[in-house]
Amino acid sequence: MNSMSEGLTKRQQEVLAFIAEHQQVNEAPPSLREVAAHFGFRSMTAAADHVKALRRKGYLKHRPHQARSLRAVPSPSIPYQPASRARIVDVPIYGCIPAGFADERRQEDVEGCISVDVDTLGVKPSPRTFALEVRGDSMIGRHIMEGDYAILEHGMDPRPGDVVAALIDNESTLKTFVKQRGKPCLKAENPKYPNLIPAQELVIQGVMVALIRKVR
Amino acid sequence: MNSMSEGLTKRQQEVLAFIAEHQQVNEAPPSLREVAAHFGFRSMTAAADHVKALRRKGYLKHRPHQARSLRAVPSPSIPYQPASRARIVDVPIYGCIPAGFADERRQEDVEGCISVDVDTLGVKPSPRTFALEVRGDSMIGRHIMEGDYAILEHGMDPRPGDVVAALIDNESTLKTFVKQRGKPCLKAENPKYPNLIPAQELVIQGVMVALIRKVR
DNA sequence: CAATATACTGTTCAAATGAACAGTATGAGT
DNA sequence: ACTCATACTGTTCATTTGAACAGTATATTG
Repeated sequence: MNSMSEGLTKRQQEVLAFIAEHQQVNEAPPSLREVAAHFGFRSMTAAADHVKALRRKGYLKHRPHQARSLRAVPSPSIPYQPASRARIVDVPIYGCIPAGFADERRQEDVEGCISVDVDTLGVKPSPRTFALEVRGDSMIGRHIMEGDYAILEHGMDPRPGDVVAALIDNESTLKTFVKQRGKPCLKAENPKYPNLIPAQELVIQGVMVALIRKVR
Repeated sequence: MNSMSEGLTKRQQEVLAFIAEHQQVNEAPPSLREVAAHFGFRSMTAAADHVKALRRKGYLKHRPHQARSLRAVPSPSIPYQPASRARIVDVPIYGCIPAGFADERRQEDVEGCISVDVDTLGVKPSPRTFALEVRGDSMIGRHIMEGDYAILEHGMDPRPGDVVAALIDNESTLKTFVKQRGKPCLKAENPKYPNLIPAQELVIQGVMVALIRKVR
């Protein structure tokens, strides 16, 4: 009977996309008349019918008799859909991370927050995730620029080639983790900084899992 | 005169908190009657008056004559402010964007979604925002690597130096937008690709506003 | 004291809005 | 041929809802 129980027609996709988009752009879902107006329907029943079909198929929810209560149900096929809140973590941006990391994360050091989607970045949400604003060009060889935000995970085991944050001269600095003759070392990715530092002397604060760059 | 121009009375704080909370819990702001009912007001004018005061003081916004359009304005001074409503949008990732961009966004071309926090990236959520997975190393001079996700805004006016996506050989490609003797041109940021293409022959599909890189 | 902001009651109006009813037309499936 | 989902037009109804008007009472301030 329900040959289309899962699939959506092109028109239904359009309507669903408009509703989800409207919700994002206008910060409120559209009324049925607004849906009709957007598509040029001269009857709001047309919009109501589509909404009804989308509800039946599970793509929309609403509260009966309540204005602007349409809600797109989470589904990977809908762009502009508000991501479910569980997936989003607010990652604190530290200017510099003092030695005793996990024990004593002081709010004074937090310079702001970055919200990231853990699915997008492929990280598991954890309180050990943090961000660092990149200073200097010591990692330019890995195409990490000044002003970039590095998302790091504390407590991960670094593998050779990973970018890590280490506390050097009381500043958190990004380096590449390498093994030199079996010994773990840190090196900068810029010929200007040829130093190779034995890692065991340092505290590795986190392994970079993602990078975010704002442009313009 | 306006001795309270910034501060809120206890009652106003309560009302504001209820509205912000209702927005979170019920996924929609309350109507004036719901506000009145919650506080036991026998008249909705009481609720309307409070909302009016909160609007005047800049803590609330609304769209006149629109149902459930109350919005708490982000403000650090509000003790309540649950999760400060970071605005996350799912941006579609296009493998390649065919010529008629805005007209025909086909779902078939969407390869997935990236969730970004618009506040973090400093972009406004718009249906014209999209993401592109970077292919090749033609923009390595700008430290954009293969596999990076470029977040682009369609319809922006590119300024010289901006990274833009253009449709070349039926593929969306990133280039730097420059002006050569007054003429807009596109150039790759890699000595291997010395081409300089006059921009007027091409469709510029978007201006890069942010970059996301997954590591590991 | 007068003016003003707060904090309400009680009522009314009109616009915004969801929902329903009665149709028309098309195409797919049985 | 018959049913059913889709995709609409056109209309009407009832509710929801924002907004306004007319009051009352208290506290604050110049």
